[in-house]
Amino acid sequence: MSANSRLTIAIHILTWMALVGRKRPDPVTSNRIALSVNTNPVVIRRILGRLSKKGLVRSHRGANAGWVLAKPPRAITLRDVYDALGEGPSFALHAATPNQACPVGRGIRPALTRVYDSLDGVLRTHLARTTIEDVLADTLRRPNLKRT
Amino acid sequence: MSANSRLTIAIHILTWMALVGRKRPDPVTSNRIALSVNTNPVVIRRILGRLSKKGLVRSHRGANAGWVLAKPPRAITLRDVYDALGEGPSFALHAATPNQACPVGRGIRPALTRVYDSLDGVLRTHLARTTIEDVLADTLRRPNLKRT
DNA sequence: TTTGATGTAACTATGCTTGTTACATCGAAG
DNA sequence: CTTCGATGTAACAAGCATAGTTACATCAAA
Repeated sequence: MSANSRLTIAIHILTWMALVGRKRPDPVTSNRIALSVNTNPVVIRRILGRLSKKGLVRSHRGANAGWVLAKPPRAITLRDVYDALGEGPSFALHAATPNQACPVGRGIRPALTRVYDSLDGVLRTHLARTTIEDVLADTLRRPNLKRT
Repeated sequence: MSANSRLTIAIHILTWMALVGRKRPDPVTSNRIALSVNTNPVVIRRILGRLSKKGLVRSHRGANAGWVLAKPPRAITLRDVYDALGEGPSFALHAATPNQACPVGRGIRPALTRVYDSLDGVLRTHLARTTIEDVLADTLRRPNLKRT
């Protein structure tokens, strides 16, 4: 395990907002969200800021400030969330430039870039098939079940 | 950029071994490989150790020691390499356990685990379609071409 | 004008990654 | 059976990313 948890936090935030939004359409504060995620409100706001730039949520200021979903949960796919975070690819190229005097050292980076770009495409296509509404439904599915 | 480069290094190693193995089937040392990758031989040996445990390469000791591919390059897929490295999933769950008193906090982890496991499956299926031989061919494809 | 939350900068603790040194172990060659 | 070069692994350091935290300027509705 080494990857970051920003996608997880982002999906958690949106899923929570989708659930709360079912009852009341009022803005929710980063503080309340942080209570569910169990982290600092600033961490929540940092991620909401990115989601906001991509039009997935909107922020309100002044009295009764907070955040609201900019679209219905069924119109937000995990690919939208992934793209909004703007993370790089899952696999890094060499830390140091490989030996350019070697045919493999010279050609491997373009070749691997193609492989990794293709992977990212597959990943995003797959993520596009699940919406926040789907995640919410799956999240609520087993509230009281215990596995033996 | 935050991910590690171990998959890149591993593919580089195997691709280089495939190229060298075309001429001579002799074992190659981690030192020579490190010259192409441009890193320390210990980094190479660490990764070769993992590949060895999964039967992708074999090591020889004593005089004329070194490493050889255990299979022809066309029989080694990138999925084999990925699995041999035994890396965790690309996306981490929450650093801190979410609030279990909240329905979303309680159910989100299993839901996301399913999403991430499914993603990993798609990823590995896609990786299985490319072999070391493919990567080598693509690596050697454009030896002298310059892009404008 | 007051008030409460946003939005962001700055700093810290922690952990992962990569590079490096060191060294015990091995096994074929001579 | 000794030599010799490479494996295999432990241990440590530097650099970097992540997540958490404090602080504070900014904003807008009441």
